[in-house]
Amino acid sequence: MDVLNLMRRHGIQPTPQRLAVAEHVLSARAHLTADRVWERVRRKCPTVSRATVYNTLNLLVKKGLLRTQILKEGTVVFDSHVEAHHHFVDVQTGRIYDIPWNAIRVSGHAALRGFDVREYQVILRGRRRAK
Amino acid sequence: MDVLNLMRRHGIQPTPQRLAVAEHVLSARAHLTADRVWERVRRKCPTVSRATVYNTLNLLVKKGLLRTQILKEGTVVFDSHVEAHHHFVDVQTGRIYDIPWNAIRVSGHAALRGFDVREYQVILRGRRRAK
DNA sequence: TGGCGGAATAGACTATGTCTAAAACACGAC
DNA sequence: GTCGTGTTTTAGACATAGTCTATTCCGCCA
Repeated sequence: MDVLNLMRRHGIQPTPQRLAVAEHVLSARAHLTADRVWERVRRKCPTVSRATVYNTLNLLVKKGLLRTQILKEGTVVFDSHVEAHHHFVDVQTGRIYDIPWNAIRVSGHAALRGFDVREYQVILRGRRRAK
Repeated sequence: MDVLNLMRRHGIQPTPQRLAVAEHVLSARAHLTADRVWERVRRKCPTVSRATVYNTLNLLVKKGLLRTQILKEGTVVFDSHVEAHHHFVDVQTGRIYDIPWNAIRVSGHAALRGFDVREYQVILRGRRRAK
């Protein structure tokens, strides 16, 4: 995937630091926290500052390349899967799994009086099974 | 409601501090953060320490009188409504509303291969209407 | 070469939450 | 009553997440 062009097409001025962050976070299949991204990007590019990582992640969110999800205590995680979907959280490991939108059906949300629902998702918690 | 007996029945040694915390958080219809509880309890009982409020809230959770919910960035909120239900978050005000379990139906979660789902809820985001 | 504007940097700052060591307290044995 | 043991409370240190600010850096254009 050509992250450089992806960035340009979304109106993001590419810089080496931004590219390093974007490449890491967009290719990660896990749901990373900002500091975890910083940790990893620094391995390739040890001079990158924490502020730049935070700024870049927030920029990627604003430009629609990334979404934030509130699934863990105390921290936001970044999800490169930007289309609507659900989440499963393993209560032991903390690991987060994407659940395809069509795997679960929700009904009744449209009939709620007094609430203008713009988006929703199901959050499931439990244990991942061997298979 | 007799919070004192409620605590005793749940195996919590009552103390003045614990009682003050429990009375506040159990009667609140809003979803409070720990520091918000501290703030309020201190108005009645100015010597209570932050650690005690945190300890008490965690104890109430452990004993099943309270639940934590992960709905806002950066902080946990405490919910005195311990039975299963869903949540609506107003994206402007940040206010959280409980949605009764029966108002929304979810299907398909039992058929997920490889996931042992212990609990789930729907999180809705949007705007509360005047109504 | 000089200047301009955006980006990156270090570090300060705030907030949430946990932990630790010491003091306070409750309660039973004597 | 006094002592000793347990548990609770307390203040403050610590850890982590996240934002902000002031300065430096860098690319680009005249």
